[in-house]
Amino acid sequence: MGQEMPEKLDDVARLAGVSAATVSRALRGLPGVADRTRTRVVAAAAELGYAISPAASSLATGRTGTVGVIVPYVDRWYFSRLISGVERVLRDAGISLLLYNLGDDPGRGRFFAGLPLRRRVDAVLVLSLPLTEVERELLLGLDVPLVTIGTEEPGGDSIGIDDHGAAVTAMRHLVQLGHREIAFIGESDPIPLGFTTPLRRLAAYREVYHALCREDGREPEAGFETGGGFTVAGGERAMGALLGLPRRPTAVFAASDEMAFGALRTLRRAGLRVPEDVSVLGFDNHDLADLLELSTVAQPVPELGERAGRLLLARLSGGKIATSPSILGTQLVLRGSTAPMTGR
Amino acid sequence: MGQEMPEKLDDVARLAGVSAATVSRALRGLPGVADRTRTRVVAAAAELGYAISPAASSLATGRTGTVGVIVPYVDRWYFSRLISGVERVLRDAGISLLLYNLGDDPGRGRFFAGLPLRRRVDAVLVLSLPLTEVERELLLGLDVPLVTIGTEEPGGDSIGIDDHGAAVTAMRHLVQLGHREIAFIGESDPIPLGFTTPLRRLAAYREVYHALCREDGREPEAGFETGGGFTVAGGERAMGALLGLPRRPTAVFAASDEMAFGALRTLRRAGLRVPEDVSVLGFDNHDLADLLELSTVAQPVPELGERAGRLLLARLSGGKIATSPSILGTQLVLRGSTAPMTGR
DNA sequence: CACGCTCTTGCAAGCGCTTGCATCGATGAT
DNA sequence: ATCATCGATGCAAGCGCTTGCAAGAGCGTG
Repeated sequence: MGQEMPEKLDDVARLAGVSAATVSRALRGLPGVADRTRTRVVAAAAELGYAISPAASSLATGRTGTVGVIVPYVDRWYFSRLISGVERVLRDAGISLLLYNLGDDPGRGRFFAGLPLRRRVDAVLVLSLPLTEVERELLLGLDVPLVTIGTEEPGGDSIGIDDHGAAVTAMRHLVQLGHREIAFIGESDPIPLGFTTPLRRLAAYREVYHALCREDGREPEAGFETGGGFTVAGGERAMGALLGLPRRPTAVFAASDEMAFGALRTLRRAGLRVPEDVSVLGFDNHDLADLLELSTVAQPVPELGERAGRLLLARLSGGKIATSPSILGTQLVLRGSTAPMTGR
Repeated sequence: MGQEMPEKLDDVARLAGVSAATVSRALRGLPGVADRTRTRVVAAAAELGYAISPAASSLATGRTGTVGVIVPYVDRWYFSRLISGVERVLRDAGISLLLYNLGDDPGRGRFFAGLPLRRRVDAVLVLSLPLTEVERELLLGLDVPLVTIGTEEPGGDSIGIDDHGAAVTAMRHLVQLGHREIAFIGESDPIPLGFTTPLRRLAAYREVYHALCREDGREPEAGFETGGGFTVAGGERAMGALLGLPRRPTAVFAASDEMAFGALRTLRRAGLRVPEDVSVLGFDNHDLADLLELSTVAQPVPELGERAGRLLLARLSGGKIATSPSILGTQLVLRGSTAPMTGR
């Protein structure tokens, strides 16, 4: 009871009456082991409750059976879902997941300086975290496969959605409802290097909105592009700013549901009705979007994670298949927060 | 540029003109190294960009610099916050976090059978995951410190809140508002072994509600105890069931905000106003509780995580200080979802 | 019956770091 | 000047597993 030393390969070997080398091969399913022998070894291992020492194995092979996952936030809906998806496929494949939560943490510098993943992981997955040039180089210097979700890093595979297309579809929806004064809540400046997602959604917004203005022969309202930092509080503030504008939007497109939630709240507090007075459209299809009747662009978050996980596995098994960036589909989900423009 | 072999201890030793042993000691800040030598070694290491091989170090010392964190869900608010808190303090301490997301996953059995953390971690943290007897034994068999949040496992340290006290406070609030027909939304049966949290909140509910009934000289309504599985959808259903009761509650206490959200939604759909027709009280102080004007019991989730992280660190540095379970405080946060009973 | 194959198995040299013990000066005491 | 001491270093034996290579066994063939 208690301090019993864990069994080692040799113990199994002795019990099975073979050499350690054979045990190693037998247990890993390598060829070149007679069936009878393998059976005996497996039985012996089971009897002793033998479990390999990852450290020793890793030292000998150079592989760790672990991948590092770097995220900006674990506690935001989008990321936690992503992680959940990734984790599932990795665990199924018997590989462990080392989590690093960077965010706007001051520890980020220290992380990249120390690079605790070095020699600790067989691959790295970066979730929608914009990397600086240096950071990317450091990661690539790890000399293991790199895959990213939501950002495209030269040197790594990436998975994502068609942000631009989805955002255009969203905007078109508002336009079809008759809205022409459409505002946008996205990332606050400065947009971190490489953070393509907010940029693309913004570009799409601008494209559609500016076209609208051109048709109507008027100038786009610059104040319509606001930043909400992808948080509820940020969305709240952004909406506040929009309400302060001389020219008020009749519809708002938020680049994330969380920001849309914030906007809803500001609107409610201001005594404005949604969607009668202003339509609000989000992006994500957050769990609570349904609850709040928020129309939004649904993106298949868990699938993104699973897909990334599978890609990772493929890379681990040496697959050097140059995959072009994987793009998953999105879908406009209409609920109660968007409605046709009412006569002013 | 590419395939350069990572440097090893020997390389540093050569550059610094000392032995590998000295480098090892110098770099780890062990005593018995002359200051001048240490400086030289550190410089050499820096120049070569040397980074220790965790595998080798781990093989030699038996320590891994990693802790395993086991959670039932990563993508639920409470857990993601917890993880975030834990991760921060661990990363600050330079130790890595191996994440295992079990949930009601069928892979759970496989996880405990294979026990991928074995020999991979220096400690294990279990987040509000009720363990079966066997599972707990397996974890304890890992022979590393075990700490838990939200559940008390014999053999491990635990951190949590006073669920019973907090729930009683919540219930009292409803009572003070004049409510006497109070329903509860909690865990659905069967409550997993060891999952004390829902049990305690239920017990508190029952205690207060039954006392009320006794005062009024009537039987408690058994149908008032519903299960919502701690999800929005579950809460929705539970509220639906409550509305179907002949005797309808005037207030509902949900053991989690997510379930309360679901309840809100069912109420809204049923055309009932909150809080005029029914008061709703949650538990957690979810990020969106504010947005939804939900009165709730706030628990310091990130602090719980940080606290657990620190406890873990203490245990890792050999601290055998028998800490009694750490209990953090909670606070009733009143918003718009609870109001005095209106005449029926 | 000898020879050459193929299939199993074992040997032993690592993988890169840690650590108990021995060594070697330098320093202080006698 | 001599010897005990103590701090700074180096030696070398692991830690537990993997793997190239060699050796042995069993077989079919000429």
